[in-house]
Amino acid sequence: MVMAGKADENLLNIYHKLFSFLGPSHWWPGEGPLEIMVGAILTQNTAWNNVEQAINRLKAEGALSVKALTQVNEGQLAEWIRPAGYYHLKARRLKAFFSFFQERYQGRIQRMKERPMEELRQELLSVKGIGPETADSILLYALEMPTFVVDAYTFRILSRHHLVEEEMGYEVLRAYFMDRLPRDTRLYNEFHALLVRLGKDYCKKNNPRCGLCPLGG
DNA sequence: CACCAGGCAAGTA
DNA sequence: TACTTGCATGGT
Repeated sequence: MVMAGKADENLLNIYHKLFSFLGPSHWWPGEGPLEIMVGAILTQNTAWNNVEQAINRLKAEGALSVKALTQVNEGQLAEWIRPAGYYHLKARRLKAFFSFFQERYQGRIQRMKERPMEELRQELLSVKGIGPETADSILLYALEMPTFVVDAYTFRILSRHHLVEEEMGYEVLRAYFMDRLPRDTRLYNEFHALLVRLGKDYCKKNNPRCGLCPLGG
């Protein structure tokens, strides 16, 4: 359903509470679309600190470029990204993505930006190793397209506060946000960033009570 | 020491 | 279709 009506008051209310409490996020951490795309794959089920170490290694090796990542041997790449964990798997996934990026878009960010978002999203999802969260992270944070990123924190926070039913699938929860909020890249960017920061600091898995959580509860 | 982290795909019944 | 399992390092 494409919605043309008003934004959901409750959802915007939550957004404003979080923003007031935590302040602006300046996300994605890391500079430039290429680094963001690489980070989106490396951070799959992995703490960001580990990803930073891997990215720093790639920078030190002069390998953080489309050309280098397209040409580098998979085994070599695996060694460089070792601190990120699942490094054999992620090396394969990075190679698969950059192979797609090179062949389909000649390694040009701008070519991707010219595509309709949902079509590009489907293309990304067809790449082995790119699932819905990684695809949406690339679309939103690297390409600045208005898609909402759902992650483990989003599920946990919303269900813990009884804002949605449990057992909601990814696409349903994504639509939940996008159908109730204006299609605004900046809003989706900040909202997701705030949810992750809230999750890290106040809504941890081993801490069922949200302590100082600004949403109450 | 045990547990967790900004997923995803392949295998099983 | 609905579960389960493998993948791995580094921080708390």
